[in-house]
Amino acid sequence: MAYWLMKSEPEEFSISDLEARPEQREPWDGVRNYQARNFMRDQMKIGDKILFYHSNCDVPGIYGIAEVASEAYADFTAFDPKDKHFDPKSDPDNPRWFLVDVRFVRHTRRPITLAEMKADPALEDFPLVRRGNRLSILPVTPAQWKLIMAREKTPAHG
DNA sequence: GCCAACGTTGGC
DNA sequence: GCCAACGTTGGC
Repeated sequence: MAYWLMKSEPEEFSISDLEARPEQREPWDGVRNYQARNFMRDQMKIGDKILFYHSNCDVPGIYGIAEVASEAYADFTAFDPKDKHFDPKSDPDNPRWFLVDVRFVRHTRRPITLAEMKADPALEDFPLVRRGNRLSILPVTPAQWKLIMAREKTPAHG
């Protein structure tokens, strides 16, 4: 089983929104970056665990845990001219963009903030904390997963 | 194939 | 709101 981090702007779609969905499950649509697409299409397996990261908000950080709930399939929002993620270069016979469904697992006990992850020397190789990183889906090593999960059990302060 | 222009991401 | 970093586009 592999581990991932997936970013979402909470005003668009938060961990609480995922929790509130029917069957607590949602297609992770709108990814328009090849590297992120390739992770979903080529590497994600049902049951893989996901750190649900809130970006572009007051306190960026990890707010929940989710899991991969489907194999990859074509991102249907690319086919709909009215959708904000419409891409005329993707067509149903030869889709350019793919997605997986994700399922809610739980909220974290507290947010694991970007600031505290940046301050942790053990996480210095975690791509999330590296400057200029914009990738919305990142692989997480088992060691990194463990460190972050351990962090959740200690009080926030740094 | 190069690279400048442009749009987007996302922390601050 | 600002702006650095980065990916994509398109002219040549």
